[in-house]
Amino acid sequence: MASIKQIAQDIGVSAATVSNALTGKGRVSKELADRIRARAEALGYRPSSAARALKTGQSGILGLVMPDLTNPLFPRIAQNLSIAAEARGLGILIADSRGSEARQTEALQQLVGRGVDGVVVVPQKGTSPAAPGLPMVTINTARDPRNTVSADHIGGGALIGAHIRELGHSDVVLLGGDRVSDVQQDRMRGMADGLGPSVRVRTVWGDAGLAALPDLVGQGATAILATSDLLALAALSELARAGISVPEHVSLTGFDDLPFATAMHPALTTTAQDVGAIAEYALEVLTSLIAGGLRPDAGHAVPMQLVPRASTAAPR
Amino acid sequence: MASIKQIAQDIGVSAATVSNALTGKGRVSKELADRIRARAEALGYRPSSAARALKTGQSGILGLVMPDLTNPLFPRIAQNLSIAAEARGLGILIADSRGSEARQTEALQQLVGRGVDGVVVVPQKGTSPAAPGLPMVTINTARDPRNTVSADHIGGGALIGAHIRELGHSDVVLLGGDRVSDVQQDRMRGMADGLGPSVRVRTVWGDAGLAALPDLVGQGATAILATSDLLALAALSELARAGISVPEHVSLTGFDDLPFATAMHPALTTTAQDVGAIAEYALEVLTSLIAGGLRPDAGHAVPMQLVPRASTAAPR
DNA sequence: TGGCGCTGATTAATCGTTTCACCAAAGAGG
DNA sequence: CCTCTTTGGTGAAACGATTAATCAGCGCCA
Repeated sequence: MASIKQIAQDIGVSAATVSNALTGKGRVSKELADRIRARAEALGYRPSSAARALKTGQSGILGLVMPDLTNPLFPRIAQNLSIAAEARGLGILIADSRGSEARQTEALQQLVGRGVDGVVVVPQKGTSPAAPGLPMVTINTARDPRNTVSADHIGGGALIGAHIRELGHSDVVLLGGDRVSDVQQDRMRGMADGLGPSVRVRTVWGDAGLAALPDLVGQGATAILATSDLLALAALSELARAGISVPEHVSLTGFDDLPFATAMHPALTTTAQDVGAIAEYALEVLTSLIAGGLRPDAGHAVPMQLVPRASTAAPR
Repeated sequence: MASIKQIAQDIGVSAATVSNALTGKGRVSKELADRIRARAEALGYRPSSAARALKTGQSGILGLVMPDLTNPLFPRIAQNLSIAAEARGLGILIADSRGSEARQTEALQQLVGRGVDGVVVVPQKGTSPAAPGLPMVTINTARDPRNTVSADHIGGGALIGAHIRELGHSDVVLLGGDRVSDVQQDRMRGMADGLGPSVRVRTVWGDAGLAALPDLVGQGATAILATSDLLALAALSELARAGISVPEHVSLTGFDDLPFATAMHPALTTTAQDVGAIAEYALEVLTSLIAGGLRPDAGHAVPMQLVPRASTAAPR
């Protein structure tokens, strides 16, 4: 309710002086500035973001496009982005792209219409959306040419792979959820790299892969490496149903260290991504882009961390 | 880039007419309106939300304050609110209150500063924040006097309780996570109601309660009713460690039907809340509040639904 | 003493849209 | 032929903040 004009009138100065005093830009005497600030405080003055946005052309708001908020990892990204944004005095407008690629571009358009200064996009599996003339960063994985920053999914896979190799496993199954996902592809590749050439590696996907697990164990596999914690949990259930116990008969790993990873029995060995660092870097690049900076030429990969728990052990 | 002025100049009319034509408010001839719309389309015109917000005093943006985005239920609320908001042409600005109550009021202030038209708040456990002179709805539970709409946690608990009673159980343990949570208190009360007076009910909380489960089963308990799926998963692990199997030795239930409920083994019996309906109602009230309507005097409860799966069975 | 430079503040324009008051032209009615 | 109403449109003032340009004093030095 209280405007800059109100304060100006109360103190008996011009609106410009109030603006200068409050933003510290023009030349205002120390005492007057103090009086103005005091009056502003007393009135509970909040600058109108609309007016400021109109005049300056900057809304101080970033858009965030997420593929599907029900995937438990994305909220963590959202939360960390929101923290990083707040530290810079920015707000975050969310738009859920709800599974469809069409909806994704629509969400982008809508954000543009709302006057956001830039957007952070976590693309739908297998897509690479573009915003026309709007500063934008992408969080995906190394495989995506438009990627700006992401966890080092390949490196994370390699950590898991090496961990399993060092435990002495030599016959391993890689379990993926969705072939279309670039992230999962990279995790797969990383795990294969980490396991090295001396290990027998078989790859299966989706529900069919899940169902095939008991057979594969019967054929000698001693470790199952899933591309996500949720998939690992499903695998654990499937194995339990078949009377196969973890980690006694077979080792099991996941990805992402979701909240339920410690609630499972056995607690799941997995890798954690530093979501905070990813969010921080994403906003770093985005703000520099908004300020007219150049896009860094290559995607930035934030290392993942191995979280060894009870679900992995040496093979019998 | 293209403004209303631009279009006006191109067509050779005044800015006011363009505004009228585009919003359909004033009196403009059909043909002229068409020409204006066509030109606007051609220029890719998007009204400046900042200018509109400044003039009308309405930003078309709602704020959303969430206690902790890492709780898997909240993202679902966020997603459904975002859907409901979009259907009304509104945007959603998120603010994470990150566990602390101080942060919660700060988040609220920040949203006010950004000029949101109203806020949806999911309060921190045990708190009831207020926004000064800002339309606001609260999603919590019946216990909260400020509650606007929520799942019927008591009714949901009653469903679970009745389900267990009908299976023939007569010695039941209720497992809660956090005493401070109004939601969990209501779920507890509902479950006790549903079980009825003829059933022996013992209540335990948190990690200590979790650790006590095997003993309680040893003392004759045949069912464990947790106030959340995550807690149920932890309980399952604890039981498995003690060699107690579900549902053979003891039945187990959760709350909320989170994604991993089906991935567990056995699949978890739980109750689902109709998050879509909650979000829809919340926005219904909020938009009416913004339009100057009156707050409904009582909180609205959306029924929960029982989702029977494999983790519950008749006692042996 | 007249001009220069500095400080501290003011004026006025501007961002893009909405909206109210007003007006010209044209047809209706007497 | 004169007034009254309707239609289709224009003008101009806001909304609240920012900012470049300007200006009034005042001290200082030559």
